[in-house]
Amino acid sequence: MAKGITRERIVAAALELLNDKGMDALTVRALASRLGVGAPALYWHVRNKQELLDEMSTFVMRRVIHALSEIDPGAGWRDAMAAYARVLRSEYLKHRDGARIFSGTRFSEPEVVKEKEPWLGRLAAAGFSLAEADDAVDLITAFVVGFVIEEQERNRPAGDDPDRYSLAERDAWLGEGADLVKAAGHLRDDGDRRFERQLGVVLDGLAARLR
Amino acid sequence: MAKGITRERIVAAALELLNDKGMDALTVRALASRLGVGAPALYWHVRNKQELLDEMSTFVMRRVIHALSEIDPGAGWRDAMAAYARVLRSEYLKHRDGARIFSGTRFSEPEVVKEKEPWLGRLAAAGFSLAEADDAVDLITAFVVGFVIEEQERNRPAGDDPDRYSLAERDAWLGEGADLVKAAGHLRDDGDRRFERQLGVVLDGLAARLR
DNA sequence: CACCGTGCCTGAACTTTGTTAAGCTGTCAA
DNA sequence: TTGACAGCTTAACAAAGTTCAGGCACGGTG
Repeated sequence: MAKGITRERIVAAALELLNDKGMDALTVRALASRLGVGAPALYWHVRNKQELLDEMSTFVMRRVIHALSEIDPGAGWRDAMAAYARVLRSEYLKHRDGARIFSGTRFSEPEVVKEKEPWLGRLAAAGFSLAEADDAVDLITAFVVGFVIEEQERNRPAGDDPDRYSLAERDAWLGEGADLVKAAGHLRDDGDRRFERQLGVVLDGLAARLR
Repeated sequence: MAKGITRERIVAAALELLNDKGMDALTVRALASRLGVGAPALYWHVRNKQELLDEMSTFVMRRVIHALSEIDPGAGWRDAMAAYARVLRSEYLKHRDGARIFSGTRFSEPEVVKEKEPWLGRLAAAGFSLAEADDAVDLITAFVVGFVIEEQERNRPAGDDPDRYSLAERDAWLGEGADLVKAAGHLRDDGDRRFERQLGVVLDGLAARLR
């Protein structure tokens, strides 16, 4: 492993390690060893582990912001909000437990918070009141966070989880009754489609505010 | 502290400790000391700390289930779903970082999963397809989880967070431009009202599926 | 009554983790 | 050459989860 540690390389390696081994294995020593240095070396570049975690969050959210900047400025409010939701989900999905770990990141720089401006503008231009627009952005965010947390929880390499078994096994596990729950289990399709459908519902709800 | 530790008393004390001092302070030794015993004593009742955390999750979700059972069985789908959302939020709010910690709990008992049945039934009776009903429950859940995570994150006793300052300070911190962001900040009201409004949007979106 | 097993807890100790202190090594400027 | 600083090392500590052997009290059994 090439020497010459930087803050950026540390963060990148930490995100790799998180994906490889999970949150519990993201230890200072393991991270240092992956970078070919001793554990205390990291403390030259980072104050403590919490700052490292914050830096990781910031990195992820910066990518979100960047991806958002590439969305067509001329898009209508509905397409724009859908694009925002997809970007957020896709960036969370890139990291193990990404939604749980990186959601609710507090931003320390004004420029990041200001990114909200064009979105509010778009919604206002479409006829939403400012309060409604603010609600809309928060609502989409909340939906994505909640959706992906559930999604990533479900895809975990878990132990005795009935969801991971076959449908027949799940039905047996459920026992008598609960016919609708069983049938719903059989109907359940992949995450992308479920996401799009539920996102559509939320957007419809927002659209209803326009009249 | 009266002796005679039980699994239930341990879980109760753990939830108290979580609220008092936060997740980081929820240590095996601190918990044991609060119960008037030595740390290893807990290992007689609980396999390890992870099992303790799981037990706490289960306890919280059991309370949710119980509160749900008291919802009027004759309620229409919209009132019923709203009640579900409010119960879930209210139970999460009872515990510090409740949404982040207790969301996505995996249930090991079929009876708990079967609780979904009457909800699917209500939605189906109202005219939703089974797939739509399943989506609806998941969507409401995701929304509440995401909303409360944000809500509890924001109410944290934090350090240099601009949201906690006055609006004037926040405006100054934001600097030039971002007029809509500033104005939205001034419009922002309390969590209960924001929750009800955004919940209404989601329910409207679901209602749109009925025609 | 003595015995003994079993349930529940203590005391000491081990391991892993975050973190700090002190010191080595190179590079570059004066 | 000398010194200062950046960037790392090794050694070490405290706190955390966890284990293990033992002890104390209780109940039932002979």
